[in-house]
Amino acid sequence: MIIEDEESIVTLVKYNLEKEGYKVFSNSNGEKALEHIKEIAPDLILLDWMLPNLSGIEICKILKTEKKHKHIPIIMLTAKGEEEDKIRGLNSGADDYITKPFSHKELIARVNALLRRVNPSVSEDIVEYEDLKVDRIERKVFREKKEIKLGPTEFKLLNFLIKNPKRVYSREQLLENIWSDNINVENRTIDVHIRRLRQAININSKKNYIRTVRSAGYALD
Amino acid sequence: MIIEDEESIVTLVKYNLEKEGYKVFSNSNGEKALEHIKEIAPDLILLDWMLPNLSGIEICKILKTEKKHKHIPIIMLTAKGEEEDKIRGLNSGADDYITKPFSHKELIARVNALLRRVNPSVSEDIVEYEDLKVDRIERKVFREKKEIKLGPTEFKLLNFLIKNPKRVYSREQLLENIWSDNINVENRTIDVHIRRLRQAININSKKNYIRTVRSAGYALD
DNA sequence: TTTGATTGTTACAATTATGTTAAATTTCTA
DNA sequence: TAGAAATTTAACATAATTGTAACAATCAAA
Repeated sequence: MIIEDEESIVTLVKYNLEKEGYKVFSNSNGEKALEHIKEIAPDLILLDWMLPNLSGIEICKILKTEKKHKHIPIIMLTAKGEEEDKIRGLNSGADDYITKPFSHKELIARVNALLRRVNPSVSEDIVEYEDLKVDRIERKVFREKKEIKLGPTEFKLLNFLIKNPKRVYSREQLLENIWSDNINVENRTIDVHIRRLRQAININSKKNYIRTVRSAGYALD
Repeated sequence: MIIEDEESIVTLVKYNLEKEGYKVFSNSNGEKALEHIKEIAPDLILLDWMLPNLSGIEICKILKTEKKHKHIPIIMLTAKGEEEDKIRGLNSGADDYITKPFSHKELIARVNALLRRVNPSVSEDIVEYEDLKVDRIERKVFREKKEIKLGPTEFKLLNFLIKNPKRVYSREQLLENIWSDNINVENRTIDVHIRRLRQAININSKKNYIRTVRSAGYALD
């Protein structure tokens, strides 16, 4: 992952399932950045202290009060190197604090460290949940060590759900994360793919794994 | 949360359970604003000093004398910067006092600070009360570590009540917060859902948890 | 081009949830 | 304690949500 423009003031990093890599967005206006954050829910935010309209500290505080965004890791970037400033920054909810000037290498190292800590299974090549195994390198899925053939969409679905087992995702969230480009897809379509995935997983087995949460969505469970 | 129109004179901020975010309403007439406040019982009010029909100070005083609304935090916005005015404003019951011109970011910071103080558990993913546990991420409810199956409405009900244990909510408040869209629902319907929730919770257990307050409403207790 | 796999959509069936009613019960008050 | 008011409860019809199968369109590989 390369952060192209070191000058950009707010940088959002978001994993894209389809491309299987991180995408980077930049924004130099505090207020707009906050909107953008709420819109895309990035996996990580690099935040300058000084910003037009809304300071980094303020954005940080606002995000940390909101359930939907409080978990997003934030790295504060700033020229302020005073001990006191660091404490203020971290107290406002930032996960890390880097003072300028910093080396590009160090920044990337810290970004990767945070991403790994926050979402370990995103970056893992092989993820297992009970007797299910997803191998992202070989693009294969196993149940009880036997391979299961999945179509691309079913693979993405399972791959997504297994990142946070037990967590319930709404159909909207699944659309955003798995279809991303072409959002004009019916809700029912998701159900159909869930069904296909279930069918494929349940080879002469009892456990369903995919829980339907009525009026909410689906979860791997 | 973004307050779009800084010119609007009374701004009501209300948390919406279904959308899981704050909604903002505006009103430029004092009298109408008061009605609206009583109708929706917002979580926070931004109040201008000067208003047609009914001044901000008057609204503030009225609300603070009413049991049902006295807990709502109020921020007074005004051009009057005199020490004396500030004291008058705060004495009339306002929780905070901001003089124009003020920065948008300061306003947002203060709003969020108040909301956090007043409604701290809104944003928590997992809430517990005695041997009850509500997990909003997995959308599961537990009693004594055993899972309890709830329908969507029962889940919302419990989820709402557990945010402020022991606080009594009227049927009207429950309607507003849980049914929100379609308010044309009989009061008796709430009772029925309360019953279903009780039934689900009381798996071979003694404690009821849901207290009926005659001619007032229900509370988790 | 043909073949087969994959995809999104629709219609309908199955399931689950919801709101209403009315009767039974409890609680309050005179 | 009788009667009124409020709440609980069960039953039921209706509504909403989800599951399923069949189909047509698209795409990729042979």
